[in-house]
Amino acid sequence: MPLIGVCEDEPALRSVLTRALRAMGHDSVVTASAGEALRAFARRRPDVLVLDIGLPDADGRDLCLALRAAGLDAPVLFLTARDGLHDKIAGFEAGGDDYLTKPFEIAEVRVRLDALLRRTTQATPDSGGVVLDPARHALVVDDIEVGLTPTEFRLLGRLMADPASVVRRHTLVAAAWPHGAMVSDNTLDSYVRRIRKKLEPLGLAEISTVRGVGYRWR
Amino acid sequence: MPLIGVCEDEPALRSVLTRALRAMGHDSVVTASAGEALRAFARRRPDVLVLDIGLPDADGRDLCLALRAAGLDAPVLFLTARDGLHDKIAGFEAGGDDYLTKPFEIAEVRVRLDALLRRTTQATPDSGGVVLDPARHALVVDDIEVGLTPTEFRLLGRLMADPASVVRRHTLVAAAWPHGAMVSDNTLDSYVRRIRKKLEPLGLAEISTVRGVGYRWR
DNA sequence: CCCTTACAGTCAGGTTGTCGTCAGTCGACT
DNA sequence: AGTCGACTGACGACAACCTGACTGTAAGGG
Repeated sequence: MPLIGVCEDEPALRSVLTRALRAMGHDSVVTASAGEALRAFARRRPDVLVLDIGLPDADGRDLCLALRAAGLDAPVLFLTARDGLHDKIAGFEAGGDDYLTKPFEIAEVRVRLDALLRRTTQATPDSGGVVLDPARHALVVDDIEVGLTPTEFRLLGRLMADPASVVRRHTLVAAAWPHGAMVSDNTLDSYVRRIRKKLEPLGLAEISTVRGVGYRWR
Repeated sequence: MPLIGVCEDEPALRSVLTRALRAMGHDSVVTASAGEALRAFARRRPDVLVLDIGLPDADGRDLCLALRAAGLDAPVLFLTARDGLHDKIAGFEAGGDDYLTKPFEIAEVRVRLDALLRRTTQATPDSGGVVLDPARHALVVDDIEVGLTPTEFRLLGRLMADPASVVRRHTLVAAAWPHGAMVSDNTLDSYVRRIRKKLEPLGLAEISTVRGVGYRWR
C-alpha cells in the first residue's frame, strides 16, 4: 500500500532496492536521475523517498529541496558513499530524515524505512467523513469503525483509490486477488455485497454498479 | 520550546548531552535509569527521547516499549556501543526511530534530533491506569501488579505501543523474539493466550484478534 | 546431589471466521 | 418478451485461531 520513491543511478543497487521493496510488500517508483525523479514523483506522490546523493544530473540534496519546494513532504532517506560528518550534516540540513552510508545491509534499509513509514502513515488522523485505515484494517466513519477481512480490505482499497471513477471488474479482481488466483466471476459480486452490507447500517450506499463495466466509489 | 527526554547511565556522556541540548536551545529531562525515566517522562512529556540501550535496571528497548505502552508517542533515538546489524534491527523493531552507535559526534546527534523534531506531532491519548513497568517487568493496573515473563513483556509492549491499531503477526514475532529466532507459528498464539489469561482476573480483555492479520490492543 | 519452580517452545485436537462457489431470483436493456 | 448481467442467501471446505497439556532447559533451594 505505501509507495516508496527511489532515485539511484547505479543499476545494480537500483535493482537490489527494487526487489527488496517488493519483498517488503511496498509499491515503488524507481528512477535513475533527478530530472526523472521530479517528474515521476509529481505524478505518483510517494510516502517515503530513498535518494542517492551522487546523481548524474544533480546533487541528491538539491533534489530533496526541489521536491520539498514542489510540495512533497514525504520523509527522505539519503544513501551515499560519503561518510564525513559534514556530509551527514548537510544531508539533514537539506531536509533529510535519515542518512545511510555505503556499503550498507539491505536489512538496515528495510528497518529504517519502516521507522519512517510508521510516522507518516499514521499521520492521517482525520480527513473527516470516511477513511480506509490500514493501521486498523477497517473503514472509519466518524469514529465508528467497520472491521474488514483481508480480501474485503484489498477490494475496497482499490475501489476507493479512484473515487468517482469506474473501476473495471477485472481490475478489481486483480487487486483483491493477487498472485493471479483464479476466482469465479461471481465471487466479486459476493464480496461487493458483503461490503455493502457492512456499510448499510451506517447509512452508506457509496458503491454503485455500472452494468457491464464495473463498480465505482463516491 | 521542545522538550528532550534523555536516559543515559554513563555520567560523562550524560553531562555532554545535557550541555549540548542546552546549547541547541532545547529544554531537557535527564535521567540515569529506566525507573527514573518512566516517572519523569510521565510528568513532563518529552517531544523526543534519547535512550541508551545498556541501562543498569533494564534494557533500553524495553524502556521504549514501556513508554510507548504508557501512551508516549515521541520519536526515539537509541544510543549504544553495540553496532551489530541484529542489534540495530532489534532497536527499530522495538519502536525506535533512529539508532546511533558509540562513539559518535555530538554534532550528528544534534542534526538527527532536529530531523526527528521536525516531524513530531502532538496529541497523545493517555492509556488510563494501565502501565508497563520495565524495571519490574510487570503490568501495573491501579496498584495491582501482574508479573510478566521477558517474552510476554516484549510481546505486550509491542502491542500496547500502537494502541487501537492492528499489529501484524510477523511484526509481533520480530519484536518478541529478537535475534531472528525462528519460532513456530503457533507459539505466538500461545503467548497471546497466556497474557490474556493474566489480564482476565483484572477484568481486562483488551487484546482482540484480527483474523488473518494480527492482534490489537485497546 | 536431587527436587522444585519457572519459563520457553511445541503439539494435537477442537472451534470458528473467511473464502470461494452455487443455484435461484431480480432487473435492465434490447 | 427474452436475454444477460448483477443480486442474494446459503453452504462446504479450509485455514486461522484457541485451548490445555506436554517436554526440555536453566536457575535456585534444601
